[in-house]
Amino acid sequence: MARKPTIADVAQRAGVSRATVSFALNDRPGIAEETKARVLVAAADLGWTPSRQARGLSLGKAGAFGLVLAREAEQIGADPFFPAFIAGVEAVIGQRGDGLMVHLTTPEQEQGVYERLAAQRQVDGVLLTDLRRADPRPPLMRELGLPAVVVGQPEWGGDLTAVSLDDEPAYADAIRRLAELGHRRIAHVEGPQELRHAHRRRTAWEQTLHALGLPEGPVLPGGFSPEGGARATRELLTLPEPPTAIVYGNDLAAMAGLSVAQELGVRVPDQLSVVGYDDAPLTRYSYPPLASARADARGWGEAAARALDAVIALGTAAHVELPPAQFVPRASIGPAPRG
Amino acid sequence: MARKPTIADVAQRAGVSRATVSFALNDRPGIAEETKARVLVAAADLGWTPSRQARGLSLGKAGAFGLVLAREAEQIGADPFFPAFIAGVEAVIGQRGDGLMVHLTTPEQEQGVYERLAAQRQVDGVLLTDLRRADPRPPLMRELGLPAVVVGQPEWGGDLTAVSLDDEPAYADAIRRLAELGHRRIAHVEGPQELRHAHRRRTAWEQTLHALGLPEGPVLPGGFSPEGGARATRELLTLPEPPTAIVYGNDLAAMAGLSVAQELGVRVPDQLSVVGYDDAPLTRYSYPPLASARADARGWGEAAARALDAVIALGTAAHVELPPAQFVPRASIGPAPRG
DNA sequence: TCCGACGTTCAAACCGGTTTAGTCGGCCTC
DNA sequence: GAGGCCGACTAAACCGGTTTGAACGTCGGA
Repeated sequence: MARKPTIADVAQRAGVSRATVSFALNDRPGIAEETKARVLVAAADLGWTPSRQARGLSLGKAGAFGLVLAREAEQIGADPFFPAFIAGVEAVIGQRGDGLMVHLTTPEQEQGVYERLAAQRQVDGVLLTDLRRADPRPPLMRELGLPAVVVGQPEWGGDLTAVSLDDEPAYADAIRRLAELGHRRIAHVEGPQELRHAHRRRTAWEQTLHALGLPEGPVLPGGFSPEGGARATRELLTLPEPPTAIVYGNDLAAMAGLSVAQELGVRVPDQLSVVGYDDAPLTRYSYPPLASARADARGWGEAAARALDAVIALGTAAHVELPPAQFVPRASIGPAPRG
Repeated sequence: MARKPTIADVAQRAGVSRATVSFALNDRPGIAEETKARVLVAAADLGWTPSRQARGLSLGKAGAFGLVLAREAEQIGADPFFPAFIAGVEAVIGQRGDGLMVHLTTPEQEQGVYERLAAQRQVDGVLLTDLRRADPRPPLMRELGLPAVVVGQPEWGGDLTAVSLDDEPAYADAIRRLAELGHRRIAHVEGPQELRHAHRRRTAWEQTLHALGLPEGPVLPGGFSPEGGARATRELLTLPEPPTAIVYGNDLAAMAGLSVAQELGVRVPDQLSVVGYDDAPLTRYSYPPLASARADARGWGEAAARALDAVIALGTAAHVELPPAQFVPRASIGPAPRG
């Protein structure tokens, strides 16, 4: 395996200096067309591509974005958001040869990971997802001088640029639809309220019920997990006056809820309507197919990558607002049972 | 935001040369204890950490592994394997400050991504997953001189080091169990046969049936997707003589199969037994809970990272064999219906 | 004929580390 | 007291790029 060619090899082969090779490659003015062509041919002959390491060192760029996920691997695995989001990011930064550093860690070690990323200049910037209440990361980013973009609502990120996709309308639509179908006892199985989007979904549920003049049904924690969703559902369905509809914080909890209903002999949607969130691949193929809400995670990733580009280049950028999530009605909702 | 400190700042503050700082930091002999302490204090005072870029350039290391996934984002999203696998890799390489570059791409662009990774020396090595029949990647890795480890069986990787976790025993166990329960018409809904592990599962199914002296039931393609699983199940259950048990290539297809069975009024497990593969988080909470097979994806990631370390350091490494996947019986299997 | 401007190219410095090949002073030995 | 050795430290080269400042040849204009 021959040593990888360097810019010096190319320079020698083209009979020019290293500087000229660099200029030719980067389309700088002041290089004769004929010379540039010769350099490019030499580079192609040798199969030379500039080393990202060396280039980064000179330019002061890492050529990578960071994404730190401080969740249980199991939870991430069930979440259709991340792969699509990552694919979107990749579509933007991959074209120019940049990459995405994914770090899966625990909440305790999260801060250390960001500090390392910043101190070692391993990435040019980071994407912040899963924002929590009193999230320490926005101030930390400022302290570390690490460019960052918040994937979520603008008010979550302090003065950081946010790329937001509103999930309230989908929730409101779902609940309005349930109300139209005659439901009056609509429960909510919420995600961890520590997570801002989970909290936001709960708030959307409350506000929509108020706006419709409906009473707030019971709320139980579901933790965005199948375990939590199952437990909460079991509890709700054994209440003296069980709800006729349950809106879950995500699909995972909702799918588990469907199973529990079935186990308890509660027919969906005849006796119970169920709504999830995320439009996971399986929702269309549950029985009955699960009504959910679809967000364009891939587009979100693309927008976030572009916003981070701008933040890195200019120091700041305007918030970006994407089209809101869409309610996707399916057979898991139906008319409220006659009371 | 002050300029980030460099090794020169630390050297000046400690009153030594840059070389001494480097030696002190890397625990090289030939530095007085007192001096080393002074350097470390100075580094701590300034909050200095060596730049990974510069360090990498000198050492000829990138400080990152690459993972290229050439699948649909939607499919990856539903697969519990990757997050756990990535978490395992991270656990090994994160300790020393290295990272994992994840590239989500399409099969067409896959080769280009590897070429770029190699040419630009963005990563020190790559982990190859989802091996296909006649996979072009093992020879490509050799051609590119890119250290690599195959996540799968040794015979899949040519002369590359493989880290394998056998899924055959779990399959064999599942089928044996079904046979014990009296099943004689056991169908298989296979994954894309292009994928070696999908093919391997199908082969395991065949071989086990032979070993037990049972006839091969029908085999239908399920594509590892809920769509495919649903379609195949519908077809199987409407046969003149439908199978009494179906073994799926993965959980996603199996979950969709469960729903179809229900939709068609086929009771599981009374009339039909169902087995999946992967032990996705939802399987425990489907109705009925889905029998599946569990593999230690996290441990697989750890082992793969360690093996890649060895390959990078020594040029080659011995194959690693992990404990096989385990069959996880659950309520979705039961005695064969009386014929 | 001489000068300045211009287009082209290159030598050298730089990015921030690591590493090699010394230098320096002190101690031991003969 | 000279020579040799050793431990502690440093100057300088190196990794592979980019960028600055200057040099060079050519041409047009005075």
